[in-house]
Amino acid sequence: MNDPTQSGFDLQDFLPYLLNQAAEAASRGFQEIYRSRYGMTRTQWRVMANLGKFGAMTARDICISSHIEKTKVSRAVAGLEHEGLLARSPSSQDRRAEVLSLTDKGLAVFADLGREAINYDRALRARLGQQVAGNLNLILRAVISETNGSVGDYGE
Amino acid sequence: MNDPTQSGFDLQDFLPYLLNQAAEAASRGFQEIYRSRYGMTRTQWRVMANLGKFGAMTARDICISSHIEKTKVSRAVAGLEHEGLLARSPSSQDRRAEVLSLTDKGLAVFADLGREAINYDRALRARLGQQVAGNLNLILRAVISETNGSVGDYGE
DNA sequence: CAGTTATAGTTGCATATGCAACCAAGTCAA
DNA sequence: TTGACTTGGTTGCATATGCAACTATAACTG
Repeated sequence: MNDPTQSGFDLQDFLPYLLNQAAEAASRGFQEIYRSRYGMTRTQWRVMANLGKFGAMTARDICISSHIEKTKVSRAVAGLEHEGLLARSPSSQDRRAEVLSLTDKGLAVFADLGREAINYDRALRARLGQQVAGNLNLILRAVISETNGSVGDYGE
Repeated sequence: MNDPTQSGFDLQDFLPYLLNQAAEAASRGFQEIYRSRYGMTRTQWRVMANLGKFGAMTARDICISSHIEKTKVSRAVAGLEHEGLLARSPSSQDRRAEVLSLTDKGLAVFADLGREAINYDRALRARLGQQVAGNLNLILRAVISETNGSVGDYGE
């Protein structure tokens, strides 16, 4: 490795950089699926995944559980609603909040993508090998919790 | 964990998602540094890091070594040039190409940020612990190479 | 209760990005 | 040499995002 400036810094060993590259690489293939198949955005997919997993919940709940910024959620919800994949209903507890839930159509899409996601994840982990893949969740959670300075209103 | 749809899919265990969260979290703090201090964008920082590490090189070289898409590099270069951090000179081998290099000002900025980056990385790894941090580079490289379908013109 | 402050969610604006289309120079083969 | 094809790099356009500002409701304090 060259190092004309003698800085001792190497981007290729910089953890934030490596993580970003790995995340990009790992996401690319699956993104292709929800994008080409349903024209969905990453945030939309994540919002769906939350609703599919947890059932009805408010936008705020999604923000907290997934560390997605609230404007992102707001727009993703609008898009999903527009596509008829999600419905809003007023919250009985709080008139500011809206309870979100997947429509039948949304549930069908989630069933399809959830299945694909499981396969995708399985295949990826298989290629990485048991040993590595097994520790990865723990490690990444550690990275996340070690560095999450909790910016913004809630999470993100 | 709830699972009303019985899909068996959990976003919190989905590798692409975890990687993205970890990358986001790990990048946030350092981004704050080059952003507030020099008004630089992530891509600009990476382009600088390449030039700082390898010395003069063409945009194409940067694309290949860092898997950054060429339009991104093009615009980052334009911005850095505008700030006087980088200079272009025609390539003697290929009149299409331009050799990029950091100016004195650019070198100074790189020296500063490189130092910060090393500290940042060290601190982060320290918090993760030797054991984990030691394997992380290898693991992430594995993820990257296992999934990099090499899209686009070169890399990315 | 009135007044302040916090919170759920949306929107405007400025910016970063992806992709396709483009220009100009290089390559290759007949 | 000419013509087809590739490649270094830039640009236009559409979209996704971050941040600050905003609306409406809720919660808290005296």
